Amino acid sequence: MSSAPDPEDLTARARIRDAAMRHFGEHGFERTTIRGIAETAGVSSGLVRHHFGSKEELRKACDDYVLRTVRKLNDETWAAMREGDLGKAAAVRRPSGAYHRYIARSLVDGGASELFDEMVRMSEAWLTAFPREGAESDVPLRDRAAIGTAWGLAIPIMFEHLSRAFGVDLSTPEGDVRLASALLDLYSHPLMSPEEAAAARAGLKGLRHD
Amino acid sequence: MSSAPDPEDLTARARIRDAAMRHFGEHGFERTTIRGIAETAGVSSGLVRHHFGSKEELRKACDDYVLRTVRKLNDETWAAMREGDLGKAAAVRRPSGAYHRYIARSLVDGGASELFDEMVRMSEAWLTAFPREGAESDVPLRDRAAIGTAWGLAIPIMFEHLSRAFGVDLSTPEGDVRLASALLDLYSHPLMSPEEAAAARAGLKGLRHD
DNA sequence: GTCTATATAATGATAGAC
DNA sequence: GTCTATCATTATATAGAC
Repeated sequence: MSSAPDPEDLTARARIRDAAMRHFGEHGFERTTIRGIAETAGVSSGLVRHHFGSKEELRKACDDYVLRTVRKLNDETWAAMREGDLGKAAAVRRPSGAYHRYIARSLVDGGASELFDEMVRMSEAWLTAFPREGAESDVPLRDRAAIGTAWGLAIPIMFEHLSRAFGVDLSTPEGDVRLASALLDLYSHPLMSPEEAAAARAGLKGLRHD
Repeated sequence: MSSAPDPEDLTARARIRDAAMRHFGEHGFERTTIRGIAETAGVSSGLVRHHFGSKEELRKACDDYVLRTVRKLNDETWAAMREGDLGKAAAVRRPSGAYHRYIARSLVDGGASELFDEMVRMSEAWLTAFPREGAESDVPLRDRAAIGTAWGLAIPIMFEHLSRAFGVDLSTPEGDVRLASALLDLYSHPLMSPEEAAAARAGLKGLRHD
C-alpha cells in the first residue's frame, strides 16, 4: 500500500524497531520483553541495547516512526484527492495492520498525545476543505475535529471486537467492504433527527451535575 | 448518579476490587502490582491473595463488576426514557470516571469481549426502538450497532486526548456541556452528503485489495 | 556492530502465625 | 479474616569479549 520503506530500513536497527512495534502492539509495553523483540528481529538482546539504549527509548523511536508514517499517509491522501482519485484516497487511508495495534495501545497508555493532536489538526484541515452543507454550527471546528478523530481511531482500536460483532475478519477484502459500507452509511445519515437533537439539547440544559 | 453500592461492598473485598480497578485502569494490568493494590485498599498483599487467589482472578472479578454496572446503567436509561425524562437518561449515561480507564484498557487488552458484545446488543435494541427516519439501508443492523458502540466507547477511551484537544477538562461541568454539544451536533448532521457518499461508494468498488 | 554472561531489582505466589 | 516472611521467577540493565 504505497509508502516505500525508509532508506534506513532493512538494517538491523529497522528490524528491531519493526519487531518492537509488533510486540508492543500485541502484548503491550510492559509484557513485551527485550529478549522477545531481539528474537523476532533475529538479533541479540545486547544489540537492542546498543541501538536504542533502553526499552523506553525504543518506544520513543516507535512513536516517532508512527507519527512520520501517519503524516506521509495524510499527504498521500491529499494528493489523491487533488487528482480526484477517490478510490486511491480510500486505499491509502485503509489502515495497515502493522500499526493498528501499536497505535491503539499507545493511545490508551497515554503515550501518543503528539499523534492524536496531529490527527486532530489534520481533521480540521479536512473539515475546512470539505465543509458539510448547511454547516452553520456554534460548535467549534476543533471540537468536531477532535471527536471525528476519536471516532476514526475507534475502528483500529476496537478492530478485533468489531470483527467479532460483524462476524467477519475485517482485515479481509470481504470484511473491508462490509466495514466501509457501514461507515459510509453512518457518515451519510444522521443518527438523530433535528427534533430529537433539540429535545436532547433541552434535556441537557436542565441537568444537575453531581 | 444513582447506582447505590452493592450490599457486599464496604467490605475489604470490595475495597480491594475498587483499588484493583483503579490501578489496572491507570497503569495497565502488567504494570499493576498486587502490593500496590493492597496499599491503596489499606490491606496486606496476603489478604488480596486470600480473597481473589491470583492477579488473574482479581481481574475477572473486575470485569464481572463492570459488566454488571453497565447492565444496570442500561436498564436505568430505558426506565428514564420510558418516563420521557431525557435529562435523566442523559445523566445516567454520563460516564462515571471510575470505570472509564478500566474499560478502555480492558477493551484494548482484548479482555472485555463480553462487555463489548453486550453493548452491541444494547445498541441494537436502541436502534430498533428509535429508528432514524428514512432508514431503508442495506447495511445490517448489527453492523451499524457495532460501529455505534465503538464510537460511543471512543469517548471514554480517548478521554484525556479529547480533553486536551477541547482545551477543557471534559470531566468538569463546563467540559461536559461542550462535549455533549459537539456530540449532539455530529449525531444530528451527516458528515457526508449523499453525493459524496455515492462517489465514495463508487470509488470503493473499483478498489484493488493488496 | 554484535555477542555472552552477570548483577540487581521487583513481582506473583506461597506458607504459616495470629 | 488478616498479617508477615520467604521463595522462585523473570526482566532490565550492565560489563566486557570478539
